[in-house]
Amino acid sequence: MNGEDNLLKLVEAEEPEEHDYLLQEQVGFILRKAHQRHVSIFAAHIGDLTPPQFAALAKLRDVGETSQNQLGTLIAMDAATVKGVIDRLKARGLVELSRHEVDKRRLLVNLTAEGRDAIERLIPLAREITRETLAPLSAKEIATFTKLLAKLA
Amino acid sequence: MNGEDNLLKLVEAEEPEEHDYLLQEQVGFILRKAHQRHVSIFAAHIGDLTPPQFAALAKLRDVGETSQNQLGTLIAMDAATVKGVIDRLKARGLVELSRHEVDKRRLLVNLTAEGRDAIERLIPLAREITRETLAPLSAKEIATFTKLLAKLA
DNA sequence: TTGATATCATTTGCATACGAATGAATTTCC
DNA sequence: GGAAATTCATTCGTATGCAAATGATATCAA
Repeated sequence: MNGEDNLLKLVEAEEPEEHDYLLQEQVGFILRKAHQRHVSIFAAHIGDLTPPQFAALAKLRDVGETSQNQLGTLIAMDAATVKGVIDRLKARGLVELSRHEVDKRRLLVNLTAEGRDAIERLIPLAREITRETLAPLSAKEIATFTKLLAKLA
Repeated sequence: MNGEDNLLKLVEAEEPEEHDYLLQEQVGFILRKAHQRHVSIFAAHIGDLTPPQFAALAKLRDVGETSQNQLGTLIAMDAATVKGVIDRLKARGLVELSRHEVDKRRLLVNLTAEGRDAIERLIPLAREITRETLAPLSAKEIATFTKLLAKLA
């Protein structure tokens, strides 16, 4: 009997059914790791802005002035989270806030000139971040993966 | 030709379509949303434990007693993060801590009886969480997606 | 019109997540 | 043997992320 047989016997003897939950195969666990890796790649390219901060600027570039809550909806952040992100962008002079004339509940957010410059300058880096994040996959795999991931999100 | 010209040429040559950067198509943004959705599904099934806490218990069940740092490596958490997770599990009586006899730097972590009961009880729910997270995909798509996601993580 | 509801924003509390600095113990290597 | 480097853990600071409670304003409906 060789080493492989011994290993097989050990594994078989362990637990017939109970041990077949493998954390490292669960989609949630892998999703968390993939996200961590992406954030790490992001930080390596854009050190002075976080992905959520970048998302806020990029979306403001797309849609122009919006309310804080609406912006949160567009970038998948709840009201409490988006407030913190916008506060920090405002402190750095990248966005400016104003009250809606008619509906006085709404807090309007817009890019400053500096914020617009920043996001235009960062977008090429963001393209590279996407490229590097997907680098382990072939072009065909990227297409497949992106489609399926979008279905899950 | 000077350096500035080179830089300009590179930037111009890079991507013809500089304007259509769509945040909602970037893998990092979708990854973040997919992760959010998973965490939400998790919370709906297991309300009194977070995914990282569950991961710690599940991994301790697999490997038995380990050092805090080693456990962190196994579940992809840095030292600072794993400390918080373990502290909270300890406060709830699900894990117990002890000092390594020989290497006095190491803090050993192990399941308590209560912790073992908890993780055994939760694993069926975790299977359901995985199933529900992947529900938008067909069986074939699940196989493809999991394989590609693992490559990215 | 006014009372009930809904929406927008803020605040608080808790839980990751990670970089950086620190201290304690161990290992490496000359 | 002993200095230097490494490893393990802790602490601090900053930044998401979300639930729940609150306040202000707006809308709906009786």
